[in-house]
Amino acid sequence: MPVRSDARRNHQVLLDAAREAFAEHGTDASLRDVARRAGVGIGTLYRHFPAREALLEALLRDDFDRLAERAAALADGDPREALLTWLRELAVGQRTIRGLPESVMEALRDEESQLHASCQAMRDAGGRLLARAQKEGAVRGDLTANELLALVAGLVWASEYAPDSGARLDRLLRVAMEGVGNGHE
Amino acid sequence: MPVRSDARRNHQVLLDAAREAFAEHGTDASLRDVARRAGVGIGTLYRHFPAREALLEALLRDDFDRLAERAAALADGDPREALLTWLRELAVGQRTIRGLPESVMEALRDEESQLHASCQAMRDAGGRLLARAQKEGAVRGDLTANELLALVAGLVWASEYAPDSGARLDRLLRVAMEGVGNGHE
DNA sequence: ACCTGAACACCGTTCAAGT
DNA sequence: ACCTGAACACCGTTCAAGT
Repeated sequence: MPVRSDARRNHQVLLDAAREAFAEHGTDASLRDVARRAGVGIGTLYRHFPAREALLEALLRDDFDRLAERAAALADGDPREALLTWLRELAVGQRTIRGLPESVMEALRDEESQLHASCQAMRDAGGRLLARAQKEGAVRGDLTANELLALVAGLVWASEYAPDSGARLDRLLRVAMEGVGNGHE
Repeated sequence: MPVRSDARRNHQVLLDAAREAFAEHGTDASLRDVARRAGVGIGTLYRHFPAREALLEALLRDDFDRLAERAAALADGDPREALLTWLRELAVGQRTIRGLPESVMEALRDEESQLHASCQAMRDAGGRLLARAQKEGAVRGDLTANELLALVAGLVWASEYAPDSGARLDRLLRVAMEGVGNGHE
C-alpha cells in the first residue's frame, strides 16, 4: 500500500477503472485504456501494478475477502438456506471475472501467494457453512469445500453459453443437487 | 474451400499451425506466429481466415464433427458405458480449446451459423447415446442433451484449476452423477 | 516518493504490387 | 486465383526526466 495520499488515491482509482474495463472487454482489456479511464499516465499504472496479472490478482483478492465476510455473516439462520444463499453470491462474483489467464491460475495454486491465502480464507469460511449443512443432513457428508466450490464455478461457467443463462444455472444446480443418475442403479 | 492445389494445401497447413499455437499459448496466440509456423505470409492467413474468429470456428467445427462421428460409432455396446466413454472423449476435446472469446460464443448461439449446425449435429449424436442410457434406466429421464453437455463442459473447466485435474474431474463427475444432496432431504 | 509520456518491440489488419 | 510483405494504428512494457 502506498503512503502518499495522492498515490493511495491513484491506487484505488486504478482498481475501479480496471474492474470496469475487465467487465466490459474481458480479462485482456487494454491497460492503456485502464490508465485513461483512471486519468493517470500509463507509467503510473505500471508503478502500482507491474503487470496485468497484478491488477487481476488485486481484484480477485477483493472478491475473495468480500465473500469470506459474507459467509461469516450468514453463519446464523437455517444451514441449508445459508449455504445456498452464499453459493448464489459466489456465482455472481464468478461471473464478473471470466477467462482468467494461466498466470493467475498458477498464482492461485501457489501456496505461498497472497492470492492463495485469500482464496483459502474464503474456502474456510464457505467450508463452515458447508459443515453446518452437512451436519443437518442437507448435503452428502463426503463433499469437501474445494469440490463444492469447483462444482458451482463450473456450472456458472457452463451456464454462460446458454441463451438464458440464469435459467440454465438454476437447472444445472438442481440436477447437480439431485444427481444425474436416477437413484436406483 | 479453395480450388487451386497450393491454396488448398495452405488452408490445411494453416489450420494445423493454428491448432498447435492455440494449444500452446491459448486462444489469443499471435496470428503472425501462426503464419510463421505455417510458412506462409501473414496476408495469406488473412486471405483464408479473415479474422481470428474464423480460425477458431474452423477448428471447433472439426472437433464437433469428429465427436459426432465417434458418438455414431459408439451406438452399439452397453448404453451406460457408451455414454460415459463418449463424455470422456468430449472432456478431452473440451480441454484443447479453452477460453473461447465472446465472438465465438455468439456464433455458437446464432442458429444460422455453420458452427451452430455442427454443434447441433454433435448434440443430436450425443443425444442418441443419452436416450439409450435413459431407456435403460441409467440416467434420469428429464435430462436434455444440452444440459448434459453443459454440465460436463463445466466440470472439465472447473477441474483445470485443481492441482490434480484428472482426479478432480473423476470425482466431480461422480458427485454430479450421484447428487450433492444425500437423498433423504 | 511518486508521476509522466516518449520510446521500443510487437501485434492485428489492410492493401497495392506481384506471379 | 492466389501470395507477399510493407504500412498503419494500436498495444504492453520500460525508463529517463521531471515535481
